[in-house]
Formats: sequence, C-alpha cells, structure tokens
Amino acid sequence: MKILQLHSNFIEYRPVEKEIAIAEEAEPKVYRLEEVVVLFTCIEKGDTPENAYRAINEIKEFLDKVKANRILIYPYAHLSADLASPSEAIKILREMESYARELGIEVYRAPFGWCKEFSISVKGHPLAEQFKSILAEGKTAKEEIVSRALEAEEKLKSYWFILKPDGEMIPVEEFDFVGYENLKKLASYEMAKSRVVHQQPPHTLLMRKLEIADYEEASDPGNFRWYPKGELIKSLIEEYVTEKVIAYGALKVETPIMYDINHPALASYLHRFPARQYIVKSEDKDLFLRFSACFGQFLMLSDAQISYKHLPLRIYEMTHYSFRREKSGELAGLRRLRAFTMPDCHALCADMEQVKEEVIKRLKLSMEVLEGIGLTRDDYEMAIRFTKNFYESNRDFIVSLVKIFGKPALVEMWEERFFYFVLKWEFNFIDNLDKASALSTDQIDVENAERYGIYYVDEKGERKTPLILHCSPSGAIERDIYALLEKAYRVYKSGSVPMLPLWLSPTQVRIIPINEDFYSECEKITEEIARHNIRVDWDDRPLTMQRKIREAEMEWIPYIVVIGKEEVSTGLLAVRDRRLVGEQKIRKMRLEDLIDEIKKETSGKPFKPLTMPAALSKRPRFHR
RNA sequence: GCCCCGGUAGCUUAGCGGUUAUAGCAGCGGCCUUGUAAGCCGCGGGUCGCGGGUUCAAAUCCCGCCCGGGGCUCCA
Repeated sequence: MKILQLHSNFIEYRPVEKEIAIAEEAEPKVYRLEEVVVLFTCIEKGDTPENAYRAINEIKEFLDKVKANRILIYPYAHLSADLASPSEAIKILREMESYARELGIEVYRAPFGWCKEFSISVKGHPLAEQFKSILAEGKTAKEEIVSRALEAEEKLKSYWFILKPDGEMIPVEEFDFVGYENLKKLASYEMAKSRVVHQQPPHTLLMRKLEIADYEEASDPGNFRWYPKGELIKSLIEEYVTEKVIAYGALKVETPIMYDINHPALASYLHRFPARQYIVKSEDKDLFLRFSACFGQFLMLSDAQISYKHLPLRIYEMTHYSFRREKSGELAGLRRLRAFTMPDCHALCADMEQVKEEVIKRLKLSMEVLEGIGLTRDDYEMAIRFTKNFYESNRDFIVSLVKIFGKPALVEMWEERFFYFVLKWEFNFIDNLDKASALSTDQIDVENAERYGIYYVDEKGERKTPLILHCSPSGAIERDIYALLEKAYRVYKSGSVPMLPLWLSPTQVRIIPINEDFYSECEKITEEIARHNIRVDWDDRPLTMQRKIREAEMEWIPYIVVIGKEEVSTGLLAVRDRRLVGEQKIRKMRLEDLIDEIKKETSGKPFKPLTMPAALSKRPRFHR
C-alpha cells in the first residue's frame, strides 16, 4: 500500500467518468473540503485489512501531531506498478474508511473507479507532504518525505560509526562513550536530531549584556546589528582568519553578493537545493543573494588561464555577507543567521593525490584557526562524512585525518554519492543546550569544476578538469563568537570567571582614578598604554571607585588599574587581574611590565584600536 | 510553514476587568571626593505591539494581524 499524504488547505475534485465496470456510484459534481489531510492511496497486491489498519494508526498519530482530524481517502492508482485487483482494492479501502471512523476521525472518501479531476492547496510546513509505504506481512512501515526523489533517499541512507585515531572503526551503537561526552552529544544530535529545550540560548543574553550584537526588528529575522564592541571583536576574528589563510597561500579576492537567477552556470546548482535564497528584484531581473563564495570564485576561475604549475591553486574570500534564508523557526541567536560572515577558501587540485595533501594542510590550518580564536581541542568534535566507495579506496587517508585530530570522530557513510562531494569533514561545537553546530569544514568536490567550466592545462598541453576543495577554516565568524560566549557561560556555570581571550577583549585595560584629583594622571597613563597598541580606556564618570570597578568587572575587562596617590608616588600600579582570585587578584607591577605582559600574550594576533572614546563619560550606552 | 510561549518607559519588569499604570536599572540635575563588585537626594520619561469586538468600564477577556523567542523540521 502506498499513501501520498498531503496536509492541505483545501481540495476540490470532480468525478468525470467511470473507468471500470465495478466503479462506485458517485455524482459528477464538484466536491470541496477544507483543512483536510488528503490521502492519495493505492492498494497493492498482497495488501490486507491488517496493513490498512496499520496505515490508519500511523495517520492518526500524524493527525494528533498537527492537530487535524479530517481526512479524505482518495483512491489513486498511479503510485504503484503492482496494483491489487479493483475488487480487492475497494474492499480494503472500505476497511480503512470504517476503521478510521471508529477512531473518531472525520472521514471522506473519493469514489473508486472514476477518472477524476482535482485541484489542491498543500500547506507549507515540513511535515505537510509525506509518502508512506505500508508493507504487508508485518514488515516495518516506511515513511519518507516526498520532496526528495525516492532514489535519492536510497542513496542518502547513512551508516554511523566512530572512527578512532588508531584506525579502528566501530558502529556507533557499540562505541563506549565514557570520557567522550561531547562526541556522544554530537552523535545523538546528528542521528536523532530531536530535542526538547525551552530555554533561551545563554549566548543570546551575553551578546546583549556585553553590547556585542542584537536583533534588528526592522530587518529580516537573522540579520543582526553589531555594536562597536561586537564589530571590533568580529573584525578582529575576520582579520585573524584572513591572515592565516593568506599565510597558507591563498589568493584573496572579492566577488559580488548577488547573481542572476537565470544565469546558465548557476541554474543547475541552484536547482539541486530547496529554494532558500533571498531574491532581489531589479527591473527586468531576478537576482539571488549568494549563500557562499562558490559562485563568484568559480565564475572567476572559469575565466582564468590555469596551468598544472599553478596547482594547488587556492582562492579565498571573507564573505561579508553570505545569505541563507533559513526558515524562521530555525534561527537561533548568533548560532544560525540569515546573513552571516564566512571565510570561503577553495583549492583547485590536479588529482586525488594532490587533494589528499591539500586536505591535510587545510585540516591543520582549521585547527590552528579555531585554537587561535580561543577554543581548545576539548571544545570541538570532528565529524567525517563520505561515500562507501571513497572509503574503500582511501581508507588510510581518512584514518590519517582522525589521527591528526587526535580524538575519535563521528563517521557518516553514505551508500552512494548524492551531494557534489565524496568527502566532507567538520568541526562541531557543542553548546550549553547540547546543540551541535559546525564551525570549520572542508569538502572534496568532484562535480562543480565541470559544471562551471573550470579547466587547467597539464604537462602535455591537454585540458583537464581539476578537483575542488571547499573550506571554511573557522566557519561563520558570528558562530565563532557564539562558541566563545557559550564557552564563557560554561566557565561561569562551573564557578569560574568568564572572559574573552585577551586579544579579543574590546577593552584590555581600564584605568580608574580614585577621585577627580587623579584625572590628568589617568589620562596620561591611558595615552602611554595606547601608544603600545593596547586597547585602554579610563573611567572619568562621577561615580564611586567601587562602582567603577564593579562595572569594569561586568564588562569582563581583563586588567583594571586603580590610580591614587600611592601609585603616583611609588610608580607601582595596582593591577586587578581578572584571571586571579582572592588576595592575589591585585598585582603590584610597573607599567612597562603590564605592557610587556599584554604584548606577549597577544603576539601573533591582529590588533585594532578601540573604536570608542577612551573617556567613558563620552560613550553612549547601547544596552544592558 | 506548523506548534508552544511572549510583547507594559532605553533595558528588566509588577499589575491579569474598577481611581491618575508599578518598581529597579539606565538618562538628566544636584550633593558626596571615594582604596578594589552597586553612596545619597531629586527630576523627566508610557498611543500597555497594531486593529477590531465584548463591557457602564479593557494593559487585563475574545478575534484577527504584526514582531520576537523556543520547539518541530531543515541545514549547500
């Protein structure tokens, strides 16, 4: 038995003429039903009343879930090539109908044996369209979403494993997760993808409290406003990632954010995916906003003259922004946005040998980047996905990736290739609500070079198609900030003091005068520190010193320096160190030593000056 | 898209049929001149998201819409 189940706003149908002798009686008029779950049903050889009941039970479950109670059983032969005889089919359809009534469902049925015309309006929610295949003889009922072709569904069948650095690959259900709590969370998140949490993600509170970013109601959901402190943090991370990728050898470019939806090279790529683009209408054209730098870079590369001597050819852009029009319910703070900043680095490789070398370089690059941003190896988990075929011929290579990562990784293996890549790995961050989200990722693309007409010329002067790697070494920058904030919250929950890495702290040093007599001294010290490319400010507001210290602590400022007559006379500063506790918290140190310490700790990281007035009385307040 | 929850001052929020709608923080004015996480006093600030309905009376109850959050689902 096959059922195409459509949760519909309405359906109208009209019996046109009888097709077979035993057709049921019906009037040839228009029937209309509203708010109805339409069941296009076909009865196959071997179907019994039992599996009809089973079908209805499943449907009843669905009805309860979507809070509906009206069904239309619509005999529809076109779902199977293995139909039961009409007399058998009518019998079973009637069984379904009466059983559904017994369950309290409001049941309608279109007549069997007629040629009918119909029009239907299907609801837009993800569960609205489902295909059910109810097998006879107690086999498990199979439920599939119709929006993908059945064949594609089959190709997507996943096998889950844990791959250990020593090369042992264990089916997920047999792996002992003791000591690998986050990997366990990743595995269950990826495989089950179901979780009931009714809680604001902690980072959303922090992003507002720290004046980093906030929702912008006047825009579209998932498009954020960034306050000065947030913009500073974000642009520092962008700068850092860019420096690392350039050092790896990438050519930095910039490409348009919108493209003609009818451009021939783009159409086939777009059509592989559900419509999740923003569309911009402009006079006679429809343009879509990019969801990564793929288009711009591929189009650029397809116009370039490339020799085998140039390979591997790396090309890079910090996409500001990429757009994905995620469904409104999928958005979550800085974790999932509709407009986000993402580094996108492609590499053209001559062959699979070169690909392997390059993937390893990029894996190491991504680890360096994440750890430079402020996440440790404990903070992220690896997932690797590949086709069975690719695994069988490249087993050692795959194991070497996990060895470099140094912890067991989650493996998803597909029976056949459905996407454009044969292998993809990601680093996933697990947050305080046990949600996993991908940061870094790299993919081996075997399809798009040809699609976009990207070629290189080999030693013999022949035109060849390269393989393409797609890497985002840090993932979306907003998501990195989400990870840092969630990590800080975890630290806070465990009883320690939360903070951002020193090089990302908007204010690195805050100078606080004990009273107005020391204002000019504070200003002088502020200028002196700022000269060394350290972000420093001073609190000139008419508040008590205690109050100023409290506020500086709430801003997560790493170093707080109080200036009074003692400091002026001895030249020794009283530096309150956020990372220390108790009596050690206040360190007596010379200004030069403080400067040295900060320079040492931030070395190798980009610097940007404070983008706000150094005197706090001159600053507006954006939130809190 | 669907389900659940929410929308009262810049922010957090009380009130949940009945005088002139709370309070804290922030802002502004003044006092205080401070030794390591909240000093004191005063002032200004509101189409209670929008529209309709019920009622003698609506922030409060009902309907519709808008916006936000969470969940489902999805994630190139």
